Amino acid sequence: MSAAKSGSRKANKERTRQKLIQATLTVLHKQGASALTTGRIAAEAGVAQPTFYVHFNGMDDALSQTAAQVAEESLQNLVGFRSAVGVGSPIEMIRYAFASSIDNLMEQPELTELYLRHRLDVDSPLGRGWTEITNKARADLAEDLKRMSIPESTLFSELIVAQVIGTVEGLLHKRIVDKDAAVEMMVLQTVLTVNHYLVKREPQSAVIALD
Amino acid sequence: MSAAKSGSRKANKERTRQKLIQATLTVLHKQGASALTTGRIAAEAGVAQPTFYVHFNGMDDALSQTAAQVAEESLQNLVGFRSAVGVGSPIEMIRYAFASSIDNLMEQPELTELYLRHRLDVDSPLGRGWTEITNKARADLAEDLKRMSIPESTLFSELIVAQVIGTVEGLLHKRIVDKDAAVEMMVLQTVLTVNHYLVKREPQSAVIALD
DNA sequence: TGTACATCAGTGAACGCGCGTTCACTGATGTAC
DNA sequence: TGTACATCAGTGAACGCGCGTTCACTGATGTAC
Repeated sequence: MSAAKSGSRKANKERTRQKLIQATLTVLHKQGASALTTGRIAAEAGVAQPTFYVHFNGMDDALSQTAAQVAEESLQNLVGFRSAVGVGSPIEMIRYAFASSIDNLMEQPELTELYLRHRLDVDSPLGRGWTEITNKARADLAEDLKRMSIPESTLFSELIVAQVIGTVEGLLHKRIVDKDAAVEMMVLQTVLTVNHYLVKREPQSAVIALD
Repeated sequence: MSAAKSGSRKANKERTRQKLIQATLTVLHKQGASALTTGRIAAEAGVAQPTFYVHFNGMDDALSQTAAQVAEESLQNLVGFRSAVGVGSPIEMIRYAFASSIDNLMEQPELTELYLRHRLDVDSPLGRGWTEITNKARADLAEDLKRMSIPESTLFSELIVAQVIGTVEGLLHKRIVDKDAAVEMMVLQTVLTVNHYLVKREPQSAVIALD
């Protein structure tokens, strides 16, 4: 047994793999995509460079495993609206959906910054993973809206996701300082527009109460 | 005089420089950021690889010059709302602002795709240029909104720019098919919310007519 | 428990490739007279 | 206009560096008896 912390061989290997995956995200965040090399990842993880190849078949494999990890642990509900079901009145539910999505994203600012920067990287497995996560969030949201009988649900989900992502970008880059005001404006835009569509379609329909 | 098209030495040099700048964008679009090398840019431009160094001091310089070119010729009004001033009634003006911004961006889909993908690349001069363009568009829009006595102008400009960018992304990626419906929803969201804020602040205030 | 052997995560060294960068050279363009 | 010289955009060849990838080896962990 070595002087360092020990464990089963399997557990030790998994620990090193985790260090490499975290190091991948760290290097990406601190030094940028063009500095992402096997050597720098290994150095950041505190292991020798060839160790990279003990765990991955190459950069693409490493990025795939990083994407899988991120999808599983960190970002699965990051742009999600599902948790808002049954929160209270319709408007409280909508407000909660926006606020919790933004709070989730703001909880891990470095990871979210990476997400914003690379979510359209069609050439990297990490980017493709993030594209998938975003598409799933949009699809889930559209389905939820449809279930709530909200018209134009697909289009709404596009604009809502765009606003949430844009607000998070604004908050991270300090252009937006008042998070609550931003959430309130998004809620208002959504509710007022939904009501407008509902009334237009069926003048007597029940609209979403504003308070 | 050579058999090929000629001109003054200066003009020929500028023509080659333009070919290299366009080639930079083409390689970036067709092969991705990780494939962006001096050799590939030169090959795409149809010149020998060392010719790259006749025009640029290195990749960063090439990307700076590309960014300057893009800022000057292609994207300066791409996310702009200025052209809508004096179009007609307030709602027509707002509709025109959204529609023309989106149309401008959709006119050059490859360039816009690059913009979407790299506008947050803080490590590349091209990304920094695009960040600057976007910031300027947001600032200009906020100023315009303020001049129109619209409350919360800064926050509005954030959400409007986010929606325009998100809509263009949706259109380019074929998730949104009905451009007019998207514009109409953005217009509605904006007008209804502005009116709500105006009435809330001063119940007797004149709101923006919907038709 | 103890001993002998097997496994394997991690490593140092080596190698080849692609890339950035430099340089002497070429031939067309520009200029002086 | 014509001739001799100067300039300079573009090039082929060469070089060094950093990176990815491989491999034989080490020493700790695991296992059989």
